[in-house]
Amino acid sequence: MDKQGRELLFFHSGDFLRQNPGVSDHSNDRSSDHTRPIIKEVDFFSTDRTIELPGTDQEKKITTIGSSSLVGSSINTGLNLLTSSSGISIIANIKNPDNNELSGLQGELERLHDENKKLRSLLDQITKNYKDLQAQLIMATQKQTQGNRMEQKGELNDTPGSIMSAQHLMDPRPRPSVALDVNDPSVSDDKTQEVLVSSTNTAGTTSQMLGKRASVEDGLDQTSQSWGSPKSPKLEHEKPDEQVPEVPFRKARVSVRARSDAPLISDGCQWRKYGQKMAKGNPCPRAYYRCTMAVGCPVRKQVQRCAEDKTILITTYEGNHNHPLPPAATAMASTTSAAAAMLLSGSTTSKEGLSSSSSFYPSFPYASTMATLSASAPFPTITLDLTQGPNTTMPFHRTSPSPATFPLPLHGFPQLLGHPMYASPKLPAIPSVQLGQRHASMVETVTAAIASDPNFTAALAAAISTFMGTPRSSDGANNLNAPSGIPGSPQLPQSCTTFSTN
DNA sequence: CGCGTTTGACCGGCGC
DNA sequence: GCGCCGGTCAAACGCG
Repeated sequence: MDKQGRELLFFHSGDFLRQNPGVSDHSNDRSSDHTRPIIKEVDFFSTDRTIELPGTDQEKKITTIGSSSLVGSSINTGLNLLTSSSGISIIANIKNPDNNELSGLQGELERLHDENKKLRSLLDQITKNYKDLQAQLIMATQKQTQGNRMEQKGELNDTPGSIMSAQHLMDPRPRPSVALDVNDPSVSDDKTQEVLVSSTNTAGTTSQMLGKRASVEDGLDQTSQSWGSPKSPKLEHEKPDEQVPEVPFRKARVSVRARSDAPLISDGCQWRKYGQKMAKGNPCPRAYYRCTMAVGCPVRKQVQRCAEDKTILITTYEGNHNHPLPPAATAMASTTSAAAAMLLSGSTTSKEGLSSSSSFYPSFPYASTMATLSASAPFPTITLDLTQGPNTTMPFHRTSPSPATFPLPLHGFPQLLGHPMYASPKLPAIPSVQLGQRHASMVETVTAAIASDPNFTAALAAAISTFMGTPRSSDGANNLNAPSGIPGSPQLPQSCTTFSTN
């Protein structure tokens, strides 16, 4: 079996791993760090974080303040940082004895503010366009589904399996509420994102991205989680006329790769181990967990160490939660679900569409995040790689000047967009992903302006991260199992707080 | 005693 | 049809 065939890797910003001694290489210096607490479980979304900027300049390194520094997990859109001036006000409060510098700083701030406004308007427009396209896609797909069903009913029932499988491959599983959301012009971005994920039946956990939607999603998820039981799909196969068809891509997965000594990563959910197997080709056993936060929650995950590098922990998620998630879990869930959404969206387009995923960041030279898609049978997999450095570029990443046609709900990538890398002066590169190279130039302008002043960069970074972390400051769930409060602690997966400037 | 983990057995899919 | 393999089940076990 060639399960590596179509693997989508997000070579996420791993500079926090690279630059934090004892993080990426903590397995090597363990003997010298006797005071370091043992990480029982890695918390991806710990509230206490140290932002460390790439580069050697001390000025690029920022240590944020306590829990308020939480950046990545506090963002739903990852772009909202532009909507508030609180961060700027914080910057303005930075003590600077030099009035000239202060005025210059304020000038830069104003400039940045203007650019932010522009970017925001661009983002709004893009979002609106995206929602329109989304709605059209859903409606078109539903029409196709209905057509397929009519065609199927017109045929003999001797080959229901093939028809259904082909149909389901493109069938977003019509959900009345979903359709309503899609057609609702007042639908929020988050809802749109959710609609996408639901309509493509992602294996992610998007339904939990918004707790307010959990109650609505419960019933739907209950029906969509047939994959949770290995026998359920068969039952559905036996009932081709069932209202709820077999879930397409029910096996789609989202993997998270991170360097860790911990046996688990803390994603905010409660898991119960139900099995362990020795996987072929890997000396490390693979552990199987299922979510126990709610009875019957179909979400499962596999945890296994990388055979090549045992410091890398690979966590693979499957399914949608059918219950509300704590904020900390929502953070991870949103990340994985967004990745799954992207994966599955691409799967519904074409293989080219999948490969074009690398063009997510066509003008994002500092993005170490890389997408590699694994759509090998029987289920596609998307991997969020948190182990790679910021400058890690792979040939795959370089090759794809093709326009980004991947129907990616970027605004539904709170973790990715919320990544301080995006929240940093490089943030404008996010819309550039959607806009293409052309708008990236403006982004570059902002970036260059800000990057020209390391002090300003540092101050802005701290301010933004402080501001963005505020909404989540009460998120106690992030502290689960994590020694996050230790300064300089090699808390591993802190990619969400990695601040990238240049 | 309850809950979670461990671990061998079992099942189904897939390739030969 | 057979064997391999991934995934799951469930009884046994351990811990608080």
